[in-house]
Amino acid sequence: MTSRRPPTAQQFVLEELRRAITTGRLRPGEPIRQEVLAGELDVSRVPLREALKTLQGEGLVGHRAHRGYFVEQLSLDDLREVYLIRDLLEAEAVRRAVGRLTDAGLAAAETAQAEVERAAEAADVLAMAEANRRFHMAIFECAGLPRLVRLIRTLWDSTDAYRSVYYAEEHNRQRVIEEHRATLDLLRRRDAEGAVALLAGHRAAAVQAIESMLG
Amino acid sequence: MTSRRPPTAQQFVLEELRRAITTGRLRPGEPIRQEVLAGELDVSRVPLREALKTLQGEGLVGHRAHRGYFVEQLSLDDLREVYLIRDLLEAEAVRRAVGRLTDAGLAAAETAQAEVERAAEAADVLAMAEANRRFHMAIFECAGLPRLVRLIRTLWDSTDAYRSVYYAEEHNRQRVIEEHRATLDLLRRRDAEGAVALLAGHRAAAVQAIESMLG
DNA sequence: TATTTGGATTTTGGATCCAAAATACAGGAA
DNA sequence: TTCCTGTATTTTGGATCCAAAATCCAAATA
Repeated sequence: MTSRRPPTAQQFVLEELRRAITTGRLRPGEPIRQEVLAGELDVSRVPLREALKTLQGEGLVGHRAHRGYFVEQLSLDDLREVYLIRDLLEAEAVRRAVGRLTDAGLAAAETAQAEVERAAEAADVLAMAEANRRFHMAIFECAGLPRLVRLIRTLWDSTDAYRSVYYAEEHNRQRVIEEHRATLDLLRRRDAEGAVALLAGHRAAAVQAIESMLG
Repeated sequence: MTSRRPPTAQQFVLEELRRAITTGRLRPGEPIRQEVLAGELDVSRVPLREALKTLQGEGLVGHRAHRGYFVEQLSLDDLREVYLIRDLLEAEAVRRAVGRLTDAGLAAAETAQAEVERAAEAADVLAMAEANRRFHMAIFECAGLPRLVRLIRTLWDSTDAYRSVYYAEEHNRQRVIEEHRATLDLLRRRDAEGAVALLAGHRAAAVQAIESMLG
C-alpha cells in the first residue's frame, strides 16, 4: 500500500482535504481560508478551489458567494437521513447484485473481507475502513448499475468521519467481521432478501452506536 | 419570470452550460474546448472550469486528466437507471411528504400546477418543464428531508434533455396535467400509497414514451 | 453607552500568464 | 505502402496578478 502521489495537484489536494475533514483536522463549521490552506499544501489556490468544488458536490463542504467555503457539519438528523437514503439504495443494489452474482464478484468480496479481518486484528482503523468499503462496493458493483454505485459511494464519503469513530471500538470491529461473514454465506446461497435484511441491520447497528457515542 | 443575471460569473456560466447541454447545443461525447467556450460566454477559463467541476459532480460532464471535459451521453440504459433510482428515492419522499403535509405545502403544489396548465396551454415546453419541476419538488420538500430532495434534484438535472423531448408532444402534456390533478386529489385525501403508485406510473409512462421516441 | 458610519484590511472571484501533457503531423526506415 | 519517430502545435493544469465584495475596527453621533 505505498500511496504514490497522484498525477495532478488537484487530485492530491482532493485526497488531502478528504483526510483533513474526516479526521477532523478541518473542523465542521469552520471557514476555509484558501490562502493558508494552499500554502500548507504547497499549491496555488486554483487547484484547491476546484477540489473544493467537487467536495461541495459531495456535500462535504458548503459555499456561499463571496463568503467562501466552509466544512459542512453533519447533524445527527443529517446522519440519519444519509443512512435512510443508503437503506433505500443499497437494498436495491444488493437485490440486483445477488441476481447476477459472478464468481469473480464473490471472490472480490472475499478478498476484501480477508483484508478487513487483517486490519481489525492489527487494530488499524483507517485500513479497516478502507477494506470495509471495498467489501461492500465489491458486492454493489455486481448489480451492474454504475450510477447507483457512484451515488452510494458519495453517500459513504459524506459520513466517513463517523465511521472511523465506529471502528475505534474493539467490539464494533468484531461485530462487523461477523456480519460480513454471515453476509458472504447468504450471498453464496443466493439469498437476496436475507442479505438485504442482514445488511439493513448492519447499518442500523452502526448508526445506533454512533448516535449513542455522540448523543 | 424576468431572469436576472446571477451575481457571479460562475453561476451564470453554470446556467448557460446546463441549457447548452440539455438543448443539445453541446453534443454528447463532444470534447469541451475551454478557450472557445469561455470566449463565447465572455468570461475567463477559471469560472468556466469551476462550473464544469460542479457539472462533473452531477454526472452531466465527464473529465479525464490532461484530456479535458466532455459532455457525458446518457445511453438508454443510463436513462433507465436514473429512473430506477428516482423510483426508490421519490417513493420514500412522497410517503413521508404525505405524512407531514401542510396547507402551505399543498398550496405550493397547487400553485405550481396552475403554472403547468398555463404553460401547457401556451405550448411553452421550457416553462412547462420548469413548472412541472416546481410541482414535484413542492411535494418532496414536505418530507422534511433536505438531502434526499437535493439528490432527487440532481437526478432530474441529469435527464433534463429527455424531459423536454417528452413535453414536445401535445398528448404527453395533457397526460401530465391529468396525472398531476389526480395526484393533488390523493394528497388532499392523505392517501400516501395511492400517490406513490400514481407517481410511479407517471414516471414509467414518461420513460416508456421517451424510449419509443428514441429507440 | 449603544449604534451607526466610514474607511482600512482581508478574502474571495476572476483574468492573465506560464508550464507540462497530449495530439497532430511530417519525414524517414522497413 | 505502412509503421515508427521526432517535432510543432494545441490544450489543459497551475501560478500569479488584479478587482470586487465582505469583514473589521475606530471614530462620530444620538
